[in-house]
Amino acid sequence: MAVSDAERATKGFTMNRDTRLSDVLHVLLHMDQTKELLTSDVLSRSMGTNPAVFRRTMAGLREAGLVRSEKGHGGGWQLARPLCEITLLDVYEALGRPNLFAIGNRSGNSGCLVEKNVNAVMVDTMEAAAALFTERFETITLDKIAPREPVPLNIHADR
Amino acid sequence: MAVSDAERATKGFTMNRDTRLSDVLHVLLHMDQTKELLTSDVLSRSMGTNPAVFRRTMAGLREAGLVRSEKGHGGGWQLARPLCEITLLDVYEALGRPNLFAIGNRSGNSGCLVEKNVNAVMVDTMEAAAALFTERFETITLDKIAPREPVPLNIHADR
DNA sequence: CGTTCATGTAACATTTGAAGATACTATAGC
DNA sequence: GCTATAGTATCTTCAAATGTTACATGAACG
Repeated sequence: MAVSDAERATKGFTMNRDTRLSDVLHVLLHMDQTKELLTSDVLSRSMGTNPAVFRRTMAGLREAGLVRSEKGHGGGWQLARPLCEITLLDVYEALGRPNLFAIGNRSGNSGCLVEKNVNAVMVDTMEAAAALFTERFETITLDKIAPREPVPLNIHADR
Repeated sequence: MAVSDAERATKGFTMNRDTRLSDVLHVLLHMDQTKELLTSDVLSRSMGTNPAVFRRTMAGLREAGLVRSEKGHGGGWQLARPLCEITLLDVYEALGRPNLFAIGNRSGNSGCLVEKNVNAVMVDTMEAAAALFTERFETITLDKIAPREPVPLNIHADR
């Protein structure tokens, strides 16, 4: 459906955000609450998505050695390290360092001096902000955001 | 067209970024280089888009009093203030404070304690980064990124 | 064994919001 | 009145993420 200019002006419009980092953190903290293997089916529902998307998302974490998965009957997922040895940065990188920003420069490369100056300011600012993300992510280990008490796995309704 | 998982893993994929801030800065700096009115047609091509999109984008700047536009024969656009009296923040706000981040939390609100903790970390970090953007944008006036020398308006080819 | 349950992943479909395009109105100068 | 311009509503297109389906592989269990 089209969106009128009037609506554009007033509403913020939800914006499609990449929620993988948030989603994955959620799941990792739940995985910490048991020794047992948890299936993609269960974990994906707790993440509000489906098993295939879940596995796709977690593939990088497996490769990075943050989690283990086992095939076959009785298989599933478990943490490969204690939470205190996993930083947010580890997770972010395991996801392939997804793009942080919704803004940027138009790729067009005219050689125009004005464009160069503008791009430089934008890039500088975005790099500073990216550094801030990295610094924060680096210092936060997952045990710091884990709840003290057991938390039930929230299985979203079937779709 | 579909994108294979293999491609997903390797390529970064250009990412649809909102380039309006960058685009608008570019145009404003060019507008500073003449006293004359410049048409949407010319300016939009220098921005690499079309007149309707240009006007849509600039509407906020007009309302914010950063630029003036005149209708009718001989009409067009001009700056309403000197560059030294326009900050990047003014422009950013005139555009409606477009969303800065490509990442975020899934909106689902389960009341899950794990989710709350994760969301809090993400929100804190994003707020800190947003503050960094605001601080930078606030201190940079457009004259600081204007070139010393005249720069020709780069008119992109017709499409 | 072969059946079942799980992951791994390729290939396809859907969705969504931005960006682009079109068409029209209003207005100002000639 | 004619032409050139902005203003804007509405429709169309596009691209990338996400979701879905299908099937191959592998491990346990009878």
